Amino acid sequence: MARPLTKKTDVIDAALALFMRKGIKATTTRAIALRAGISEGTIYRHFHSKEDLAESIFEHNLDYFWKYLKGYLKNTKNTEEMLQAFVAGFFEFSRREQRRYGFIISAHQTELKRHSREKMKPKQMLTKILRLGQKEGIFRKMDLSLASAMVIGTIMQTIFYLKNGRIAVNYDDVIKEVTQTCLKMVKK
Amino acid sequence: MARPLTKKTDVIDAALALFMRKGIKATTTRAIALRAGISEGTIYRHFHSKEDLAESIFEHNLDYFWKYLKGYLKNTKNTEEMLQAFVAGFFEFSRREQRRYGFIISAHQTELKRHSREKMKPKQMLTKILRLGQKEGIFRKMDLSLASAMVIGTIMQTIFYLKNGRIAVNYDDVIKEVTQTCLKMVKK
Amino acid sequence: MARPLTKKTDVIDAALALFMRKGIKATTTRAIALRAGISEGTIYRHFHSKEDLAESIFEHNLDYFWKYLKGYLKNTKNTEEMLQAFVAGFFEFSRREQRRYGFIISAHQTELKRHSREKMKPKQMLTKILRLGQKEGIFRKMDLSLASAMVIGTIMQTIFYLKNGRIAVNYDDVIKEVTQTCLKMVKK
Amino acid sequence: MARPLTKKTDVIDAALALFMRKGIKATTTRAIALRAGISEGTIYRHFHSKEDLAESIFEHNLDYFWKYLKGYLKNTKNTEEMLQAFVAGFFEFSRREQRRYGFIISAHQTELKRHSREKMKPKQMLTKILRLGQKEGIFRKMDLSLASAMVIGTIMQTIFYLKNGRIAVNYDDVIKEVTQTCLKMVKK
DNA sequence: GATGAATGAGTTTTCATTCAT
DNA sequence: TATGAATGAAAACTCATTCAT
Repeated sequence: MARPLTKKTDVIDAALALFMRKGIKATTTRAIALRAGISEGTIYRHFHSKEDLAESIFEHNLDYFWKYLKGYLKNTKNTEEMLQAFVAGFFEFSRREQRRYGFIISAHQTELKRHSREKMKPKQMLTKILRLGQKEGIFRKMDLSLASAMVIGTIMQTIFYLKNGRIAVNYDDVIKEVTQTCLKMVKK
Repeated sequence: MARPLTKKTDVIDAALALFMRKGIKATTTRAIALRAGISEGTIYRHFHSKEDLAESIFEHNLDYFWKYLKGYLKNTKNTEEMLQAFVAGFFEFSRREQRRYGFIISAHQTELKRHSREKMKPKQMLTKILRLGQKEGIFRKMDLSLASAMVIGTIMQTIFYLKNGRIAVNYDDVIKEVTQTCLKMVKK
Repeated sequence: MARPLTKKTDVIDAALALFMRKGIKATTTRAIALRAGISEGTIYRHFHSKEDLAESIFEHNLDYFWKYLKGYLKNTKNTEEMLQAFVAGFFEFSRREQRRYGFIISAHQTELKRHSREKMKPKQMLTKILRLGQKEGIFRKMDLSLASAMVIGTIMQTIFYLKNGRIAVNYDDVIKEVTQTCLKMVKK
Repeated sequence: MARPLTKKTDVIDAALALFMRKGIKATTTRAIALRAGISEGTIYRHFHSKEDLAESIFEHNLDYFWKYLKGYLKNTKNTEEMLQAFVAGFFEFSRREQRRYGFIISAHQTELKRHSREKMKPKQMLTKILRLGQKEGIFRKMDLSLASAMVIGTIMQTIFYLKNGRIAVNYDDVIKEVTQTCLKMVKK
């Protein structure tokens, strides 16, 4: 990738780091400019407003996350493996891309305008997997959105506590355990 | 309880409602005063700062939540029933005390200073239940904090989607389903 | 003196201490009440306003200072001794009544309304002494207010530096030295 | 010097005028902005806080004062002349740069944080002169800081009364008289 | 006399956004 | 494109004073 001609990426990188750590509201444009090594005015050359910047970053990262998960699912042979890969991918992403993950979660839960939240792509992906499993008869019948919510909740909360150092288990064991639990939740 | 002599409760009530709806950062002292029907200065007679007010409200509500759950567990006869009651209590609280619940969750996840977040009493309650079940041999052996995280996550995420209208299932059925799922997660 | 029935003296004592340390403007009624162990409202039972309190304290202390100096001059036998006693009294007062002295000086120089500052009684006392000395022919002819200003300035500035620990001489030596110097300034 | 690109000097000029007239505490940022013809926010682009602004102005003016005095001492031929020039310079500065002088004095005496008050350059200059005179044997032996304090006090107090219209002598005569008196104070 | 909660006008400070360069 | 000083509206917070108890 060639050296970008504009400073747009600098803005995005800096904003992501700060949004994630302190939230959107609590992050000032001044802080973003400072961290990006640019001037405040430059932000407005690339984005209409701070809100716009945040939304843009959110969508970009959600997309990135989604592609990351897709990569994880590529080589799976059956639905159960898909679910396992989904869980593993979720955890891996949260670990490797801490800033992106942190931002997605916090923005999703409180800070963004409703319309941006609608398309929680990874959740849709999970829903598909579960639907497939139900069709195949290996997952038990239950409302798909409910099931997705429960699985995602299990994963996310675990990550949350893991991050806050409140779970004293080795990382790989945690993934294994959560994966098994999620399977138990949805299988017959 | 007699009519209070100060307007402290007015401040707290107004702040809770606003914090919950828009978050702490996005709620202004002006809005709080307006809603409470008092002057801004009055807020500062009772609390050092907005942050102080938020923390105070958080702790009070967490405590309230905890007592609410304790009430639910009172008449349980065995560990399994305790877990069921815990789940049901969680859901009931989130429905009956929407504002309190919403505020607790959002404050816990992003807005409060670390030290206030540490003491998540309901989670400790769940941990106790799980430990008991493991001793009795009805729950399978697994790290307690991990198990708690997963169960709480399952519950909270479901509530989150339920609130956003993305789960098209009847409320009671959801509770039943989630309860069953949680049992599945931890039982042998 | 019997135990006073009101808390007026408590207010005065507390206010004096605070005014002197931080200035009138920077002292809040809240701080005064706190230090006096009374409520803010009580201040207004005894004084019209904070300004009124300050002025009242100023005048009271100035008077006190003046009487203190008069006591020092009582047993002097001639004009030169009077001047010596004046210098010594000034120093003694600043040492024994640090809070009173400090407040008088700072209020006099910046914080009070003009009209309160007019009557700088100790300076008038000095003027009298100098006039006497000139009549007797032992002090040289010079404008009286100018001479008073210089003598008072010499004394006050010395005290100021003494207080700030910037003069490394023994206290009694300082008084002796300043006394001599003041005599040199005005004598023929 | 070219027209400055920022309004920093406008802020400083306005603040100096107001600080001097009413003191730091009693001067509002609103008043500063109004007088400077800028918005309040602009003040904070250039200074961290009002206190910071005041300290900055204090140091700048003290430096200015010091350079002014140095200019006065340039063409002196001996120590006695130096002392005369010091006195004359002090008076001249207080008359020509009334605002600066007034601000330096009041800030020095009560309003600034201790650390800013420590470095009273002009007094150090005087101390040097006195030390020189003692070495040469024309000034009598006495503690240097004490001697400086007395001389500075004599000068400052005279200026203070002069300003308040309480000395009815012609300005030049006052300087002459004070100069002579100061010499008397320190000479053998 | 004494209280202290409440006031409200005022203070300092913040910050997203604009605009001349 | 990029800058960064300037803006101004709004934020958090302060405090002398009042008043019902």
